[in-house]
Amino acid sequence: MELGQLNEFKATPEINEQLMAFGTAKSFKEGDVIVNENAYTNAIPIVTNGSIRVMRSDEDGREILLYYINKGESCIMSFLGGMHQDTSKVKAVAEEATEILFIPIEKVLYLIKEYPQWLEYIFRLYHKRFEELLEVINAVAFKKMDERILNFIQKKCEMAQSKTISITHETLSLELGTARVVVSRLLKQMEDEGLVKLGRNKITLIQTTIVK
Amino acid sequence: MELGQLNEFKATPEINEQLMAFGTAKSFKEGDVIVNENAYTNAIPIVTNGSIRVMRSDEDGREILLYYINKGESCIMSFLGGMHQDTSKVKAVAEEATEILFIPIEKVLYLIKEYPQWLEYIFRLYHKRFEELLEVINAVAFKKMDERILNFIQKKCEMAQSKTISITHETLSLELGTARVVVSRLLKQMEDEGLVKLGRNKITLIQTTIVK
DNA sequence: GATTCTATGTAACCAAAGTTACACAAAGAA
DNA sequence: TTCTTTGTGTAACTTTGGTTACATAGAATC
Repeated sequence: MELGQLNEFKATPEINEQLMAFGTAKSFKEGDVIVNENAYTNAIPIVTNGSIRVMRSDEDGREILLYYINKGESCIMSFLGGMHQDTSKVKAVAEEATEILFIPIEKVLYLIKEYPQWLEYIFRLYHKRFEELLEVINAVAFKKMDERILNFIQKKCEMAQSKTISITHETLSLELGTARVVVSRLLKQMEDEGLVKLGRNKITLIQTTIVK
Repeated sequence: MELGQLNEFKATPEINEQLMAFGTAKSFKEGDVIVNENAYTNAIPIVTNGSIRVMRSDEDGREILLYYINKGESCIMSFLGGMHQDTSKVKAVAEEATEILFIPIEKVLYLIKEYPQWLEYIFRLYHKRFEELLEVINAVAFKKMDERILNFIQKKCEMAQSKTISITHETLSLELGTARVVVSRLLKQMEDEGLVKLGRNKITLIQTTIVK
C-alpha cells in the first residue's frame, strides 16, 4: 500500500506515516458500492489503490457520472455528508479493485492543526471536485450528446493510456444519463464521420481533435 | 454592518470580532460583477449584507445559475480559485446592494488553527455548495423545463417570503440557461393549469405542491 | 395623448434526444 | 452444435425545447 501520490498535494512523508498509523484500511472489489446513501459518519476515506466512480442518482434511478476518485485522493463528499448527517445522494462505486484508508475525523482535524500542508491538500481536493462538478454542469446544460460522448471516451482513453477502451454502449449511456439507443445512434454517426472505430465492447478513438 | 448570521455556523462573537478587525469591507451595487474570471487571489470574501448570484458561464456566453451567497456566507469558489491560481469560470454578481468583507488568506489560516469552529464553518459552506451544485446537475440532467421553472419560482418566493415575485421571463430564462420564448410558453401553460398567475414583471405562485 | 420602450403571447418550424420495437450478430453455456 | 445471453444497428415515432418572426399590451417618456 502506497501513499506516494499524496505528495502531489504536498503531504510530507511524516504526514503519510501518521495517516497509515491512524487509518483503517479496507478493500473493495470492482463494482462494490462504497457509499450509497449516507455512510462513513466518522471517517474520511483516502484511496490508496485503485479508483472510485462517483455518481449522482436521481429519485427515479437514473444516474450520471460526476467524477473519479483516484489513488491518493479522498472522497470529500462522503466526508462532508457524514460530518453533517444528511443523505448525500451521491453514490460511489469501485471502478476496479480498490484499497481505501479511513481516517477518523478527530485525527483529520488534528492533522490539519499540526500540518498546514494537510489542509492545503484538502482544499486542493475540494477545488478539484468543484471544478469537476462545474464541468458536468457545463456539459449537461450546454453540450450536445455527441460531444459529451466524445469527451467521455477521450477521458477514458487518457485514463487507460490507450486509444481503445472496453465499454458497452449500455454502460456509456448510464454514465452519461441517457439511453442506450441514443449512444448507439450517435456513435455510429461518429464512426461514419471517421471520429471513432467501433467493435463489440470496444471503442477506438481515431481523431483526438474535436471537429466543430 | 453585522455578522450575526455567522452564528448559524457556530462562529463565536470572538471570531466575528477578529474577522471585522482583519477584514476589508467593500460595497457593491445591484448588478455589479464581483468575480468574473479569477479575482481575489489573497482574500476570502464574506457577505455581510445583501446577496450574490453565482453563475457558470459557457464559452459562448450562455449562463446558468448555480446558487446564491447570502448574508453570513462566503464565496468558496473564488477563494479556492484564487488559492490555486486558475481561471475559475464562475461569475458572481450582486443580486442587490451588497457589503463584502475580504479576509486575507493568512488570517483565515490563522483562524482555522485557533478556532476549530471556523474550520467547521468553512466545511459547512463547502458542503452546502456541493449540495447546491448537485441539485443543479440533477435539475439540468433529469428535470424538464417546466419543473425547473416552477422550482426556481418556489425558491425565489421562499427567499422573498412572498407568493409573488418580480421577475421577467427574459431574466428567468437567462438564469435557467434557456430561451425567453420557452419560458413564456411554459409559464402560460402552467397558468392554464392553475399553478401560477402571471402579470407583467410578476409571477404569483398558486399551488405550492408540485402535481406530477 | 402620442411615441417609444419593454415585456409578453403565439404560431410555425426544426433539431435533439427519448421511446418502442425488432432484427441480427457475437460470445458463452449447455 | 444448438441454445441463450449480451451487445449492437436501425427504423419510426414522439416529446421537448430551441429558433425565428411577428403581434400586441402595459409603462414610461415626451
